[in-house]
Amino acid sequence: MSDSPSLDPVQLGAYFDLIEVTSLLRHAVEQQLRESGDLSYVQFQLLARLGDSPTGSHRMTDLADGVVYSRSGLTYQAGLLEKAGLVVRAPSPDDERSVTVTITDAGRALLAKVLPGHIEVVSGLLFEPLSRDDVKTLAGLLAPVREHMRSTPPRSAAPRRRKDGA
Amino acid sequence: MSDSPSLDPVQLGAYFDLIEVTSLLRHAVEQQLRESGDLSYVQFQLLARLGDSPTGSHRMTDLADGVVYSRSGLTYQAGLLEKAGLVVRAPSPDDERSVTVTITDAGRALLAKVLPGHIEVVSGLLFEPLSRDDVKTLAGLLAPVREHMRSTPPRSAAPRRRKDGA
DNA sequence: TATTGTTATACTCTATAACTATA
DNA sequence: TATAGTTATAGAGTATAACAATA
Repeated sequence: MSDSPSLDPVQLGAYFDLIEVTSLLRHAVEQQLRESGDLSYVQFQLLARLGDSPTGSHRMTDLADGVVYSRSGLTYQAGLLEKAGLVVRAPSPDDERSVTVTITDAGRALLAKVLPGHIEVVSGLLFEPLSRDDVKTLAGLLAPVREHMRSTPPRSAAPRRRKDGA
Repeated sequence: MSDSPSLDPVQLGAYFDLIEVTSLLRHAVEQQLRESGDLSYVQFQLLARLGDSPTGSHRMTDLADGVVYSRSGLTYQAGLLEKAGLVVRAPSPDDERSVTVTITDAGRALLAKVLPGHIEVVSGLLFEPLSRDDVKTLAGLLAPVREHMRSTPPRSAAPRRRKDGA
């Protein structure tokens, strides 16, 4: 019973706007990705992540780390991407338990095809009303929040109520 | 007419952080809502919206407006909420075509039960690393973006490219 | 034993189209 | 004809648990 938690109006407004903005943005982006490349947002994220890598590869576990999913969900998505010829899976050389996912040329090509429209949507929807300084400020605010969330263990979703004792 | 669209590093960082932050936040919030009230986020949003209304009611169409969904999706969710006794549906008095959704006492009770934990998660995850001024700044940045998105027609998701017709 | 990944399965959610009824 | 909502249905996505293989 420490703090009767509540949000002041400013916090509430920021929270609601954050949810609405990203919800609308995500919706628009998903539509664009689906139309221009038949990709879901998650699939795009996975491809983009692989494309960013110098080797074009990542282990399954590393991929999962960024996209929050369950392992089975990642396996499902990786399976779809592989079936579409956009990635290849192979056992990792150093650790036989691991699977290394690698983006194919077709994957890179699709990424390149989809990216301009993606950027266009983000640019036109998210950044249009923001000045360069605004964006800098926004980035400066979000970065520490991201760090905080990353370092906060997921079970803290229900911090005061542990189920397994404690 | 392509303006060879691209995002500068600052924009890219802001965009990625925005996606990651809200993704993590949403995940945490959904978990809390599910555990404490067996509600999905959408259902919570609908309940909260009804709870905020002075009458405790909204027409289906008005509800849909805020939650972006297809009408059938809203019907589905409203059906679930009604089956759980959290809302009631009745034909609107003034327009026989419309349906008025009203939150029940049980709905309000559930809302009250779930809200503290919800706020706790948002507070601890999103606002913890932000000062009061930071939040004010964030709200000030997001509000115009929200307005811009609201006023931008959805089909603009792919503005320059009609179909896939290159 | 712990970790990595897959499979099977069940469930939730969303979208499309056809349909009813009111305006 | 246009609007409000429902239904049927199909598909995508996600999570859990059991499983196999390697460390």
